Amino acid sequence: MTVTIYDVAREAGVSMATVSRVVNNNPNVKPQTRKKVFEAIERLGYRPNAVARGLASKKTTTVGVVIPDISNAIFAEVARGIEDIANMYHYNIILCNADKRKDKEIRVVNTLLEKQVDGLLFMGGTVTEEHLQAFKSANVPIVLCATTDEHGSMPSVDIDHESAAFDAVSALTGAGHRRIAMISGTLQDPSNGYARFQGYRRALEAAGIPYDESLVRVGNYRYESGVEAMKYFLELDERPTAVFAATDEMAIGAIHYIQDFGLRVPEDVSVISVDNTRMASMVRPQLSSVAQPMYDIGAVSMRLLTKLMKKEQVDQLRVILPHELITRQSVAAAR
Amino acid sequence: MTVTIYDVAREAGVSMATVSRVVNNNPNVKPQTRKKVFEAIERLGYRPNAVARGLASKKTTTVGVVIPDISNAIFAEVARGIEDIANMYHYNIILCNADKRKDKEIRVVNTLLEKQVDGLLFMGGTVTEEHLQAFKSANVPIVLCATTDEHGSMPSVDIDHESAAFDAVSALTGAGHRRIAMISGTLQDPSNGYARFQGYRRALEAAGIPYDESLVRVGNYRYESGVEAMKYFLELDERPTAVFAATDEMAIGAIHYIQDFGLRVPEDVSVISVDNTRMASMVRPQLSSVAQPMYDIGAVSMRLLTKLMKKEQVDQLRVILPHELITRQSVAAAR
DNA sequence: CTGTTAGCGCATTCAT
DNA sequence: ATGAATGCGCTAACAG
Repeated sequence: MTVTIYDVAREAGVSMATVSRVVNNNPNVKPQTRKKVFEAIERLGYRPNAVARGLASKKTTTVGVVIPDISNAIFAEVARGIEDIANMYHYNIILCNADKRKDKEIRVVNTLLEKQVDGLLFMGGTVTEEHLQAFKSANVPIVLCATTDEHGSMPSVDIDHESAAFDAVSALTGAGHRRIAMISGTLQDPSNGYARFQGYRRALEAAGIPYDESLVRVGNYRYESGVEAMKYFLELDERPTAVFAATDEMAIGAIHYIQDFGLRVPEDVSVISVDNTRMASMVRPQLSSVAQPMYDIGAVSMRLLTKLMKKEQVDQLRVILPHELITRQSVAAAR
Repeated sequence: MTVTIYDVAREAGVSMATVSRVVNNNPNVKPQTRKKVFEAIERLGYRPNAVARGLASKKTTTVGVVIPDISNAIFAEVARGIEDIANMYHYNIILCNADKRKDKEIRVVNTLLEKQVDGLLFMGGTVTEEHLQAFKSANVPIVLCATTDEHGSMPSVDIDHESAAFDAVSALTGAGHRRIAMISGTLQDPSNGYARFQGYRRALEAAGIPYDESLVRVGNYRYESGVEAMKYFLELDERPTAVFAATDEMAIGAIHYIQDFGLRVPEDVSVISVDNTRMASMVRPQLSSVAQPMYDIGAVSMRLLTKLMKKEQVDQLRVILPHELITRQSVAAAR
């Protein structure tokens, strides 16, 4: 049924070793025999079996990617960066959603390892001791992507979420705001959640503004939770004059609630966030936001992984990509 | 270095066949020996090699997915549907972006086939004769996902784009609009482009409205092209009173340009589109849009593929999922 | 219920 | 530059 390297060898009148050589572009083949082999391949419609090759060579040219949720625009962007670079180096990607759930994360890491991936890109929630355990049992390189572990024992590429939040809030304090609310993500989340909250607190502190916990609401990153939080803030006796949201979606929810409430953005309330997704410029007023190079995070981490897989020298095992404040129209000076 | 099934067999004092049996949950093993084997596995830290298994069994429990662009929210949603169902049936996904470019599409189909995937989900642009050729050379099932071929020779799951556009435009004619513009996608694209354009024309016709080609602009699906098109329409001597956009993003661009121009939506100009992405309810006014069940398209196509891979009986080789008009605030009666 | 024996399709020595 | 032989780690008859 299926045509194998052996069939090709017979058809071309050579040995399977020779066929293997031409298929793998080994230069040690006379052009003439190479031609013969190619013709036989053509005639028979031979297609190399990558699984057999993988078993024999112990290389599959595929890497595993564990991702929280591919339907989330942020991660999808990272994934695209990964795949583009992977493609460039002739790797394929096995993609697994793990929803930031530890059990699922560890499970997929193991099945990926069983599939003999040549390397692993891990994008997830908190990296726990158990994760490290699973990683250690791998004999292929693993790099953390858009996550970091506390110990700093793993290769990783990420941005500095704390500092990104700091910059966003500083834009607010810099504009003279003193009563600044935050719509946070869950504090259990180390990157989107806790780190951004910390950046908020540090920026407040740097501006000499006391922390007021009644000015912080925890959302779930989504639009609706942005409007909910804003609703709460606007009912406060002393309303905030500015709001920092941990994600664009929540910021947009906040903007819309402010507007529906009869107030104006940014004249009455300034809004800023971090993510700078496409949506940021698709709202009115356009949203100021800290841009995170998600595509690049994917691309750089995949590039790093290729180096590790090829055992090349790498100078930077832990890379932090720069973020950038994109100023649009949602922030005004405090009155 | 690596511990194999043979090592486990020796450690447990059984044959490799027995180890294979317990690993594969074959019931024909005495509970006692099963226990012994599990202990040996534990002690040695044995991890089954899926590549070797794949070679021996001719099944890899992985399916290939070719997708236009994972960073596009629409496709990412489909991908999530695919992965969820795949997971449920213990398949993994190899994901390849092909940007709707024929050469790339055919190339990845071939490498996926080389990797011995058990099945293939194809999401792309036009399915040409060359595609069919490549598909035919596969000896695994393939289903088209969010695409169809003209001949109808392939299993597929999709929505009826023409009818979706028809419904959207009919909502406009139903509201009394006669001067209805369209912001189309490229007409070369069979689903998002041409089919939606055809639906527009048919709805016009059904309402007895003559087709006016000056009322159609071709965009690139993105926000900016929506504002560009709207700019053109509002400069017309006789402005449209309603606009149908082929995607939410273009619709939102149109809405914003209308508002920036000093007109109101929907009072002055009604806007409707198809896609119903999350963004539709994240604009003001909220956008009426025809919902396409992207997640379901992914889920159903993967489910169909599993049936095909298991050679189960399937009653419907070509399924069309229903769409639904979601009425929000962007359409008003014509004055 | 368990063990023996062949491959699966290919890369890779080692010769020649 | 080419061929012969071996084994990668596992499943799948088959035998018992």
